[in-house]
Amino acid sequence: MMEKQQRRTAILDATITQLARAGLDGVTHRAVDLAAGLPQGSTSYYFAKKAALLTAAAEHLGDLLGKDCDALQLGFAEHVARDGMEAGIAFVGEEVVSYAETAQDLYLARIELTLASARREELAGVGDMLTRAARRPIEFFLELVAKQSSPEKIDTCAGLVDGIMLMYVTGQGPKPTQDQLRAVFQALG
Amino acid sequence: MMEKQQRRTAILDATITQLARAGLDGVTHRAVDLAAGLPQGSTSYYFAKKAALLTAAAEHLGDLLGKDCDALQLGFAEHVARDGMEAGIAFVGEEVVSYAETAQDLYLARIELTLASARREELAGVGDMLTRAARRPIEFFLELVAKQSSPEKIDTCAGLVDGIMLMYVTGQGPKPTQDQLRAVFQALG
DNA sequence: AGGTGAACTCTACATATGTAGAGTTTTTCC
DNA sequence: GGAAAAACTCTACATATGTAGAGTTCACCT
Repeated sequence: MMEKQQRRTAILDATITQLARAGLDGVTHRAVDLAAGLPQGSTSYYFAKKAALLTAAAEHLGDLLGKDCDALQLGFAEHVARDGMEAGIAFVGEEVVSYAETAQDLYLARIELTLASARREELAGVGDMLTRAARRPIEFFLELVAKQSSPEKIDTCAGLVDGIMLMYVTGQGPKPTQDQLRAVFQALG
Repeated sequence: MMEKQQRRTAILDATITQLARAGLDGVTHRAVDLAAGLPQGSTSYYFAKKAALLTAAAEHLGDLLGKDCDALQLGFAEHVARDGMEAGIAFVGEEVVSYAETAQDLYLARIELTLASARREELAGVGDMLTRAARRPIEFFLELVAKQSSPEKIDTCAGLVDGIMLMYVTGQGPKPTQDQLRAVFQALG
């Protein structure tokens, strides 16, 4: 039964990478089977309907993003406890930009799912959930860096990060830099 | 032969709305025929390969964006000539945010095509072209509003607009406002 | 050991899609 | 008016996909 969870997770991981690498229309039951290295039929067995697969993948993606954010906040707290506030903020700044490189697939999958959610009502809610998950680290970093904030400023900063990331992961723009984010968040927050 | 161009254009328009409303996998030859109100087979006749259809649609989209930008700059020049620089800038500001509402389909189609371009090498180049087209009005507005600019600032502002638009067209964020854009562009430019 | 039920894999099939090409209509030119 | 060419529409078909369900293996209990 632990086995079962592992298999399910393997399928959802494969779904996310498939979403990132081949887009929504690259996600077929068979393609996910293949990407996960599981026998044909496995994905269909766990998720008979495609909408169920995508919904579960979105939830899994939300979990991943949430866990990464938890880890970030934990790391921040540790650095603050050990070396003070400045060190904590520096740590977060470094993590945030290095995460941009690490998490390209997660980001692409989020876009695909958000777009899909806006169009197919079987996926309603998925977009909101992913948006919330993706915003958490932004808000956290903003609080650290900005003098004072507001809902409008948060919208702006979240939009900024999404746009930069979108251009970056599609090869249309440079990787976000810590200077860039810090400057903007300070100017706006 | 004027006919022929019209038909071609109708197909590409339909392809763009189909891209926006149903995503890349909603674009099939038959679906485009239907959306354009043309007999089945028309799209296949004009664009036998799907890659050709998408490439042509991207070029068409680039033209549309370019023409809209030309019109914006023309309107700006007229307003300046008539009522002075301030009036021109005000005009551009209003146009830019009203365009966000008008051009949701164009924006969504651009995202879909940019994502597709990053994955399928038959579509290489398409992403770059669309990025350039979409950046023109941003750079123009930035020049008007900012004290001084730089390539990095342009990246940032372009990213900001893309992110805000992405969230907006997917129902995940508010419509961009003139205040927001102006404030950011001034703070950064 | 053997049976029982769950977990899994494989096969089948209706539908949809890309694409080719045959057939038809319309236009053009004499 | 009529032949030749171009423009268009329709049909066909191989492939891929979602999905159902039959068949198989496996783990566990007695």
